[in-house]
Amino acid sequence: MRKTRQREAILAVLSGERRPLTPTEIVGLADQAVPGINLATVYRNLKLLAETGQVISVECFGQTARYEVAGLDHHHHFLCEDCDRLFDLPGCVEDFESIAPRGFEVRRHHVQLAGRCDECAAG
Amino acid sequence: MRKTRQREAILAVLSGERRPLTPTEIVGLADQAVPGINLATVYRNLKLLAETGQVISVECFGQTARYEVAGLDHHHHFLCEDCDRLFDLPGCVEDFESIAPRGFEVRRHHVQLAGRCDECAAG
DNA sequence: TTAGCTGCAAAAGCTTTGCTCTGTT
DNA sequence: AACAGAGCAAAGCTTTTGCAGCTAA
Repeated sequence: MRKTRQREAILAVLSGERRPLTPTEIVGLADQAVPGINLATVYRNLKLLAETGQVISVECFGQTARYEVAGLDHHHHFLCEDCDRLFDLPGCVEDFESIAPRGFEVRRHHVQLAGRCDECAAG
Repeated sequence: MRKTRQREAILAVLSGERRPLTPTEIVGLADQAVPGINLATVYRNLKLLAETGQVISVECFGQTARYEVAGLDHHHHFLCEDCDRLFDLPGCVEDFESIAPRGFEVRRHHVQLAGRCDECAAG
């Protein structure tokens, strides 16, 4: 895996922002560092970086997948329905297994809150 | 809103199955009652039925939206990673608001468990 | 009769892929 | 010099839309 300006820019953008970003958001932000960076390049890199464990793909309810840097503690997300930004939430509620029927094997859980972020609520 | 064979079939399929279905699953099942039913018709009807509150759109993490009949109690879903079916879960864990940062307005929450359903786990 | 609805086909939006050229190593 | 990777354009999918004919009311 080579070190390219495009890949560096993508990682820099993901590290710089504190929230999961869509490929389109990423290409817009990375374009400042690497003018003309291509959306296909971003998709290919995100896939590769996800496979090598450097970024995490964040699936959203009813929305395009977003990506964030790997290595964060277990956490969930908050979608602002006004500005459409996705935020990290610090903790986790537990005891999800308890609501699964007998015989079901729970391997993973996804939680997403939605509403208005502090900025939009204040505005 | 007229009563058409196609619309009846879609509602019948949704009532008959006990889990949220994708438009493609629906067109496959409804085709038995209305041969040749078109996918666009299914999409249009689902949209209309959702707007009039007769069906509920179920957003899934990283998957196509599915639909289920309206009027069910508040509940969440379980995705089987083996057979790719989505199941209803009876209850709900509460206290999601507690993990949102100060200033964030929580309006909705989504929970989805994933793993193996009882049939796949037994098989 | 007539306005809503269906089917078909084309369009639209997001993601992936083929190909050629570039640039890292 | 090799070959991973970038850019571009085309292809694939899912979902939406335009249109002409059909059909419930």
